[in-house]
Amino acid sequence: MALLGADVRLTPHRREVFEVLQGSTDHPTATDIFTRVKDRSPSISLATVYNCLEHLSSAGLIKQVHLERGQSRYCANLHEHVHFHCETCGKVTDAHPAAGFDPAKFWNLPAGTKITRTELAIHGTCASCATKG
Amino acid sequence: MALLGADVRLTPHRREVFEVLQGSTDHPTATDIFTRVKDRSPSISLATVYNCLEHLSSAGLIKQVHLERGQSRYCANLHEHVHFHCETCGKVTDAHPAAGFDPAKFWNLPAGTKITRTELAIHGTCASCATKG
DNA sequence: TGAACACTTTAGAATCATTCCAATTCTAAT
DNA sequence: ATTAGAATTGGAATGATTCTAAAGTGTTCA
Ligand SMILES: [Mn+2]
Ligand SMILES: [Mn+2]
Ligand SMILES: [Zn+2]
Ligand SMILES: [Zn+2]
Repeated sequence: MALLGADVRLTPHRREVFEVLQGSTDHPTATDIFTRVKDRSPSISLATVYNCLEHLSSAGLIKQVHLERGQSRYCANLHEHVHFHCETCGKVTDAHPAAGFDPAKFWNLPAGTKITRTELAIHGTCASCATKG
Repeated sequence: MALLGADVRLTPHRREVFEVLQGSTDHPTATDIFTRVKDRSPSISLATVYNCLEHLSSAGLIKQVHLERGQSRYCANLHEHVHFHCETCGKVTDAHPAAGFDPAKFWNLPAGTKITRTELAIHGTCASCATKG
């Protein structure tokens, strides 16, 4: 079972990591996920959690999120969305695009949200690499 | 001298780090900057480079960029712009918004660029934090 | 002039997240 | 059952960054 990219064999550990992430809306880190999965599978190791996250994300079932230096976060929401990061409490939440789309209010953030900074990273292949490859 | 936020005393080292970064368009890492500054000031230490980068960015003179796991990168371009990251060669370049703004072509990327993924992070204060204080 | 204080710089140690490694266990097909 | 390939493990290794404690600089004012 895989949605995008290469297949992943859905072993019990991978399934549990995936399910824990699907059941989380807080963009947990690898160690967050480790402690949550450990409740169900006390024998799992942190190395396996990293390994599962790597396989799941290279299969396109989950995404890695890098908002700031430090631990990577993970997200199982595959719909088009952006991340709102509160610099006061550290919470990371999803924001989905609104219909209608005034660029100022393009992203559907809760009322009262204050935006201080947005960072958009565009990933792809640059023109010179595209012609070479 | 400071543009935003708190002041920084522009010591010789801080000035050199700042000037090296201003003269770079490749979003260098701390160690990149270290080796470039070392050409001019062979006695500077990596700790000082980190220290200068921290002061300069908390004064708003430069920005930290986190595109992927690993080393942070730095940028002295304070104009509104986004980062294009080539996943093949690793280069990071600035892209500035075009006038007129069809969202599909909102960012002025060189012809031939292939976009595979964009990540927008919105930073700020969430509604509950904003009301608390 | 020069003691006092605050800030900067330094080398090296410490920390933290992640990746690597080598050994073991599991799975799926013969 | 046998066996090859993949998954899992704990611990070691790595790499980036931060911390620490000591030494340097420089500004103020008795
Ligand atoms: Mn998300
Ligand atoms: Mn930039
Ligand atoms: Zn908040
Ligand atoms: Zn390229």
